[in-house]
Amino acid sequence: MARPSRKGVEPEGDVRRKLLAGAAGLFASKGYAATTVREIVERAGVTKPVLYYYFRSKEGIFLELMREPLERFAALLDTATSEDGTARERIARLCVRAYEVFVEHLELARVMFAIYYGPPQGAPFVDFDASHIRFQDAVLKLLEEGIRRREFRKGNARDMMWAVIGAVNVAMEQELCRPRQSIGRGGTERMLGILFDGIALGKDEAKGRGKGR
Amino acid sequence: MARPSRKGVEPEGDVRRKLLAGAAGLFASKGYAATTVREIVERAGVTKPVLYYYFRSKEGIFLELMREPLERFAALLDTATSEDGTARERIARLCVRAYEVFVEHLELARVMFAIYYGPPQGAPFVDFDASHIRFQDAVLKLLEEGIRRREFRKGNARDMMWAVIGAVNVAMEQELCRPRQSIGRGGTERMLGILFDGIALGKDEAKGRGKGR
DNA sequence: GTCTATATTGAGATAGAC
DNA sequence: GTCTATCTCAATATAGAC
Repeated sequence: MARPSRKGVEPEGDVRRKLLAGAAGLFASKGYAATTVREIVERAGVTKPVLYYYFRSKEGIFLELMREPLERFAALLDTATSEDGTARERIARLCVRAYEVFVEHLELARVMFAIYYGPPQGAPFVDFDASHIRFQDAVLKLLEEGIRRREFRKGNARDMMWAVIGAVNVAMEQELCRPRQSIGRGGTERMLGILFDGIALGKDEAKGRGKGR
Repeated sequence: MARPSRKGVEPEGDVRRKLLAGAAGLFASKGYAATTVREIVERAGVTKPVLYYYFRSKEGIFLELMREPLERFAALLDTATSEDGTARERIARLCVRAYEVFVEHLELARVMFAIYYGPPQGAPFVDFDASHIRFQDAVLKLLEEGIRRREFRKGNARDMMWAVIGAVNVAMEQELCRPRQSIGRGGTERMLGILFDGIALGKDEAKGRGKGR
């Protein structure tokens, strides 16, 4: 006879993971407020009390979802400052890694973007701003070092930082809106190359210098 | 005696405008799904049937809100191609105008960004993608013209376009997230200057050329 | 841990008087 | 055009059996 108090014979923690995965997909495709607990549990093949058992509330499962990607991003920034190479290389490396973490967590990234740039949708507070500012600071530091090392011209490092952040963001946003025409890792690197080298043709350089571009 | 069937003595169309303004603020601060009809009508100082009388539904008032900004943006793009100046000037002019239209409609812009980059939140479909692609095309055309005119180096015009769009977007996004530290019109222009000129210090130009920066 | 059944609240929308 | 009163439905969350 089958054991009585087991039904789905789920491996350990599998229900929990299914709930998280389903919630991520739903939050990403409909938004936090428009997603109902009923949909989440249906997608996981369980009933409502199971969700409340594992996560206490709809807010609870949301917060649990945000945790891991934010931790990975923070870890990324921690390593960014302690590496070698030219400023160009280090900036490109940091940006490409941020882009890749983003792509790996595309669904949750969509939820985060929507809440960070847009209205919170009734979702519980998460300090996305802190992460973003840490990212900005990391890029700014690398740019300032590049200027000190005479790898970059003197100039407003903040403006440079915004242009760099803009390049990374646009690659991420394209991934969200038109993944079939993704800018990709390569495109991100080429954009950064443009920032470093410029696109203007100086009067004195009509023929030469067409190096990386 | 006072006229019987008038209460608030509202000027013509004032109730309608109040409903639109209130809805814009609420959609921007809470999101479409998380905003209730009750809140909208309370903010306008009327009751629910009034909203349904003017806009037929919650979706109706949303669509009405989206209309004007999208039309203004479309008009902007129409004029962008038929102007004179260098490619640099024309690109900067287009981008700065787009940025300014964005800032003028900051609340609605927030709602649009959230829905375009994120989940639709249960809001009715609006083709934001079409507008964005028209913007990309306008920038791309101007860049290609700049290359033909030897104002810019030969190179991948699409990559340049993304970098330009990224600069505009990051200015807009900063306006959404930290308006007190806005990049502003000036910052947007300086970012574009960086794209045009680059930030790298070539081996041959250690002393000269520090022009616009 | 997972279920059925239900409490409770508030949503979007409308009828019908004025 | 604007109100009061109400319909209908679905939401989050929980009680209590197994």
